Amino acid sequence: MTKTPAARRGRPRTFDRDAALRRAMNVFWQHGFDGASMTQLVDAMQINSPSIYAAFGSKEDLFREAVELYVASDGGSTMRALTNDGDVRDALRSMLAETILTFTRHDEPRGCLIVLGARHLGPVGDPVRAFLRDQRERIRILLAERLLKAKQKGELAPEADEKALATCVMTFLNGISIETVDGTSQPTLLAAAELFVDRLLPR
Amino acid sequence: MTKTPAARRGRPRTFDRDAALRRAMNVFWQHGFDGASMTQLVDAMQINSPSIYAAFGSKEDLFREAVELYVASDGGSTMRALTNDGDVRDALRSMLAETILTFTRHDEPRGCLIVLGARHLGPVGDPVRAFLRDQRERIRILLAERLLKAKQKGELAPEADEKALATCVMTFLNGISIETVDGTSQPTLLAAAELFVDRLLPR
DNA sequence: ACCTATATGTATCACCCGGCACATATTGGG
DNA sequence: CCCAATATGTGCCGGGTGATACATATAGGT
Repeated sequence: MTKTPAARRGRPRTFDRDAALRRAMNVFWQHGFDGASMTQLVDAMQINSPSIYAAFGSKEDLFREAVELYVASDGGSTMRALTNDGDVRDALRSMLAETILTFTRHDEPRGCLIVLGARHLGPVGDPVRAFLRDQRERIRILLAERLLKAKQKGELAPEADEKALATCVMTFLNGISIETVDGTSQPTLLAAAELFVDRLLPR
Repeated sequence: MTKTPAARRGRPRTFDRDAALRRAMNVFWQHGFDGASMTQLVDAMQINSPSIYAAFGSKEDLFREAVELYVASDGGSTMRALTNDGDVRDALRSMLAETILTFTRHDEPRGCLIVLGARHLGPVGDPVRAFLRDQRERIRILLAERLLKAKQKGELAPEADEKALATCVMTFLNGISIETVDGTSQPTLLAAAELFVDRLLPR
């Protein structure tokens, strides 16, 4: 069951699929799913639209792949910072710092593809909307688990409500996306994040 | 210079302009600026599109009026709660509570028209985008002023950094919009908000 | 009564959207 | 060499977008 090269027949593709996907990710990150037009994608990816459909399926499929790439690269640093086993405060601090750094690294795109990627959402059952909400839910669960573990290790007061704390941090996290889109400076946000953690989890 | 009724000539309009605007506000609140189509607006306002353009100018003008109405009604409760002169903690608590109540009052729309209304933004100089950011900036300024006043009254430690506190609260506030859109329950958010304020401003 | 001014409804504009049909080009397998 | 398979580029589809032209209806001013 190893992945054999499979001896592909037919004309080989003349563009770099990974590079094209990365360019698509940046377009989606900057404009959101609905805001990114096929014309913009065609321009950025430097492929004609039939090649996009042949290689990725549809605009929605392309978006899903772009989100996966985002989680595996830029966007994933938020969650990755959570998995370090040091003091919770350090973990949270580094998570927030990492998030802010990632979201303010370029002029555009800023903020979080996952948080902002489906705004002006379709119907309530919209698959893109549900998909992104699930992504966010994963982060919330990770967060709650991490806080529970900290409580069991005695890093938090035994009466601490890790569920409320998780929502609190989640909310702050979501708010950061809006802040960065608005252009709030990196130092300002870092100071606010430090303050937030210091107060929320007093030693 | 009083506002005379001005003896209008011509056929009088047969619909209630204020009621139509309110319906438009709800459409924008629910779908955002770009997400709200003229077809949806025509259906909700129960006017044909030429009447909309005659009465309001353009889709963008209509949106601006809708935001003004929003600030004067539903959305304004956030800012209004800030102006009470009691203890800061009470003020912040009531502001957050009021915000959450407003944003979760209906099944739809949820969240903040101002925070979410311009997602999948146009070019950087987009007037709609700038307009909404200015609205948010007004809230931030009000918040910083309120915190400074509290410090001067001795309600906060003299070394408190009201600018960082303001950003902190602003961020949390922005995050609430995303949370509510995601369907987080009202009690969960209220608990998180209470915790947030208790910790951020310890007595 | 007639003119002017405003409102309304129909029908439509030019444009852009996501997506695809089709012919052509380029590869490996036999 | 020819066939099957895949990739590419041109051109276009039906549908939805924001916005309007035009004819008609209804009011006040004189």
